[in-house]
Amino acid sequence: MLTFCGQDRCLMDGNGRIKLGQHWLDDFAAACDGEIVLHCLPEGAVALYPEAVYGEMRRRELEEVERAASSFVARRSMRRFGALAASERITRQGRITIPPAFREYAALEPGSEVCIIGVEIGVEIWNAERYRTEMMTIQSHLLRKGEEEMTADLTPEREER
Amino acid sequence: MLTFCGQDRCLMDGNGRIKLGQHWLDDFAAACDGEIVLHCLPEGAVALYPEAVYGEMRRRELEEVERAASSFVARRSMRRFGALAASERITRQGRITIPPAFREYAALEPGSEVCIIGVEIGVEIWNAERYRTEMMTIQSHLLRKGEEEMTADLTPEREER
DNA sequence: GTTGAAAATGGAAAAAAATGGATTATTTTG
DNA sequence: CAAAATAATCCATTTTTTTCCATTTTCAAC
Repeated sequence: MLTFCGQDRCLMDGNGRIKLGQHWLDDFAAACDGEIVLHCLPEGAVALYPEAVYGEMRRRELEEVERAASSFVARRSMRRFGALAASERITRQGRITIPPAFREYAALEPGSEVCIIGVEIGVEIWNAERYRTEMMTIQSHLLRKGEEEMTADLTPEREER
Repeated sequence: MLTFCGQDRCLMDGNGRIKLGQHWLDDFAAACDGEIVLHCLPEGAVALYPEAVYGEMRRRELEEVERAASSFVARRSMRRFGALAASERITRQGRITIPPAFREYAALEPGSEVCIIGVEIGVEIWNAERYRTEMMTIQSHLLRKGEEEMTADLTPEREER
């Protein structure tokens, strides 16, 4: 059985809360007992990861920063991850509250329709319009890649110099 | 559970005091029992670190300075950290007072709105407008990185030389 | 040293916001 | 078409935030 796959649409209520569908709840219950991390992605959406998943991501990132470390870079990395991540718990009735700053970041208006997108390791909450654009970006990128693949198949392989 | 993560907005009162939200208070209580160090960052904000965290940062910085030591560099490092750091204690009702000189440094007007930003090892107090600019800097840097990643994905892999 | 003014501090009350639950409406399924 | 399940709205309660006030402390002048 696939976990964290599929997509939903639902309304964010007047207080910035989202009710997750039953299958998401099951996935989160299995993965982390409801302890999740909200994280704002550069793409302009809010990701919901099981705590352990986020911890692993963050660990890798930290290694990278240390390699490149100057104090400005290090502070900015911590600032971004600190400011744009938060622990939360799914409530007994399957709701999570998106903090006001995160709502603003991801253009999630209370009362508006949002997309809940499974991303295999968690879910993402998208502004509906932004999500449409994102999917078009992915699609056209793939098509372009396909074209290049076909071209490469025509061109005989040779040593690069 | 993540510590020192998330962000808040609140008003600095007429006497230059800030009320920290409950989750920050819990984090500080766990880390240092309320004994904190205020420190002005080059970015133009005031950081609040648990005493031990600041001590460790300072120790590392000093080692670095000594390795490169000329007396000018060493004196200036000590001058900067001496002048721009101060011990304080969170009051029983969860408030801290920002000293006037630090307020001026970070453009924190009494009566104005400030941002409280989690940075994983402590929090930072920002002038709201400055924070917006800082986050835009970080965001556009990341977006540029993303674009380059996507371009690289299109270009067929080849040996680097 | 004493008195007065100003500022800082601590606390409490009022206002606002967030939370949890329950009811109502809608959709889905048999 | 009916029943069940799901989703959305509403409301009461609790918590948090903000404002205000009283007390203490500090500094300065007499």
